Amino acid sequence: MPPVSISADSHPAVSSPAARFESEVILSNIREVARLAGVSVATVSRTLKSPERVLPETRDKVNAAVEQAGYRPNLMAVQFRSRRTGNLVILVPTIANTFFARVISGAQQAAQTAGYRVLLCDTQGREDIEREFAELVHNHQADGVIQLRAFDPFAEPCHNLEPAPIVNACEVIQGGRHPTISLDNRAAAKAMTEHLIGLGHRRIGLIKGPKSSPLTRDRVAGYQDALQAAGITCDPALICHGDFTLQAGHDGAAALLALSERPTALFCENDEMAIGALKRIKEQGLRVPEDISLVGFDDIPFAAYCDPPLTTIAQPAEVFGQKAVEMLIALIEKKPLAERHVVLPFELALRGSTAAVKHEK
Amino acid sequence: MPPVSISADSHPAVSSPAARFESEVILSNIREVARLAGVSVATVSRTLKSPERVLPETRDKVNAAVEQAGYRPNLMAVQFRSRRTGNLVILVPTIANTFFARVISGAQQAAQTAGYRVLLCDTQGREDIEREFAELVHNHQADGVIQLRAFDPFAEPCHNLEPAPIVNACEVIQGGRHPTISLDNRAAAKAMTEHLIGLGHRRIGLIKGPKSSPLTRDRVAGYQDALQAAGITCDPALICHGDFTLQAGHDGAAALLALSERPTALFCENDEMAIGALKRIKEQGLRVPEDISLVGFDDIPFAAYCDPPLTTIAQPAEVFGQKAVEMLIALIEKKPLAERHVVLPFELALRGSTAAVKHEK
DNA sequence: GTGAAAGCGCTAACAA
DNA sequence: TTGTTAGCGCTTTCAC
Repeated sequence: MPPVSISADSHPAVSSPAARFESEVILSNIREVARLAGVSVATVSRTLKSPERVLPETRDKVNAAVEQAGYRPNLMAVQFRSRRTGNLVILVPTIANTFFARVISGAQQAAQTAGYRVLLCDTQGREDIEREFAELVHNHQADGVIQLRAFDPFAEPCHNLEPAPIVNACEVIQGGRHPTISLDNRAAAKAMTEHLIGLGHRRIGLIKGPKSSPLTRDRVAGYQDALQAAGITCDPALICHGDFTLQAGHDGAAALLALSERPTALFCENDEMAIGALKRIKEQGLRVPEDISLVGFDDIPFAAYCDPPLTTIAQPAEVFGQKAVEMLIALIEKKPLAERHVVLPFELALRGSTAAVKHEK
Repeated sequence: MPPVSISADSHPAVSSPAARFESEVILSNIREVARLAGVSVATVSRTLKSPERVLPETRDKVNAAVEQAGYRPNLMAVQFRSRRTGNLVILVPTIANTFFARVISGAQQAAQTAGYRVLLCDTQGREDIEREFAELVHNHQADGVIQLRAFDPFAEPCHNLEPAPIVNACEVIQGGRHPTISLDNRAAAKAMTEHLIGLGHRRIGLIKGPKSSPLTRDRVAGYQDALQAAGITCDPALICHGDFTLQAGHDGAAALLALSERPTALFCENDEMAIGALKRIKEQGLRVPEDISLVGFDDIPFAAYCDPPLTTIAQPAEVFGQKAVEMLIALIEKKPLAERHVVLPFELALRGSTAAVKHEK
């Protein structure tokens, strides 16, 4: 029995078995096109994939039929058959972060150029959600994963599953098994702290990120490196925790400004917290930079629009995304990786929020 | 010939035909699990999909086999077969926008609850990219589309393609054919303008969004409504164009402040532009709100952290995303829609950037 | 250069 | 309750 008999009316597939048994209407498929063009399905497939292997006349016939049928290849079938989705998963701790937005933009660009698509997943930094989305690879919904946080969603080895292509960018796992793209956070924090020390600051407050973040660990280390190199004892009271939000910066500043021996400069581990801190400083009736210098990290667009404009550390955010995609695609396509651990350059963006320390008393 | 002969060693599928002919290793499939459990593939499928239709003992055997094989259903095959991807495409003009970030977050939440996934697409507001991503639906890569901009990516009717489920949120198409979730932008702008008029302002500058945006059209209309109701003639010189960026706000403010008859209040159609304008106002040595009142739109997190805190219009951003997803899923699953056009409430967030007009001279 | 046919992994009739 | 079987739409040998 021939499996499918396609009628010749204007709405061919509507009355096909598929349409009868499945809820959705199949409006045209490769068989329909083949019939219209008077060729085999194989020829249609070839015309679409490698036209050079088909006679020009045949090609024209097929293309006309494609047009006539309004044919769109069912990518679900294509991918199923060819075991390749063209999807890249990006795990973002939070989309509501201007820095990540730039990273994603760079990734999107690179993916599009390479013929891949980006599936963005806002994981809220939750490991369960990260694992779930990373599963998309094992489920054959995506070809690889880019993780922007220091957590390996494939940490628990799924015994006999093929290792999934994954690249770790921005906040990277220490000594991890996966390729990374990172900033030398330690050097950057050191450079910024040196800038403050150079302005005469000795009591420099630090508002950190969450304890668990290696990115924070590195930045703290850089801060301490600089202090040590300048012979300044690190006062633990000057360091407080935050979570990269505006509110955290506000709260952190409140705590540091309440110290009996107030810091003369404040280093926030990201710009959001610096902007939060700025508000608190002003609420206290203090001026930036006259009374207290303030610096951030990331150089988000708002940084330059603060009052005063925020001195911060500029990262090539888009490049993170771009590099991550390029490396991931190499991994997927099993091409050699030039480097497994890329370190991107930073730049101090010196603006108006820092000044020489005021001689008190 | 039996199509597949699975060997019994510890790495069964590695030596299967699939592994030999395709580049990727199939580590286990439903057939392998069925073999391991001593049941048919149908029983495995049932155990996974509707366990209640399988005997508990059988179920246990199958589950054990699933475990043993480290089996993950190939969702590509599942979706291909069942003609449903569980993916929702969200077209975002730009991810680097704090307002959209909140919308997306709400959408993500709702999608996850309903068992759908979100594919985020940063379209940069480009129609070609929007069309391309919207095509994912016709390609069977996604079940539906949420568009956050006033452009119909399916505008050109693809003759015999089934109409794709699409919901239009945030910036909606006038008289469009698709379900919408929007704010009453006109009423919101009117309310804000009335607030300014109530403070005694008569010359109120307006920094608009791009000409093409209906959202802008509505907000301008609301602004004019309020002026008219108060008997104030609308001076076209007080209206200038922007594109929702910090820079645009800065430039717009520069233009308006250079007028011989300077406005006493500035209404920016989003907070980013208001923050840009704020910077320009201060650069000019003017004070907000003493010399000039300033208001924005959206209530992004940074708004409350400005100096002074920005008076703005709060939108329930997350609800846009949530509602859009709920409506889209109803569309996809062909359930009835309670309303085709949802209008969400706004709220004036009155902060420190507005004050009664100063009596000049 | 083209066609016939096998089959990707899974689901869902239908039969037993 | 379970098994058998026919495909989903497409790609890809392998003949011709």
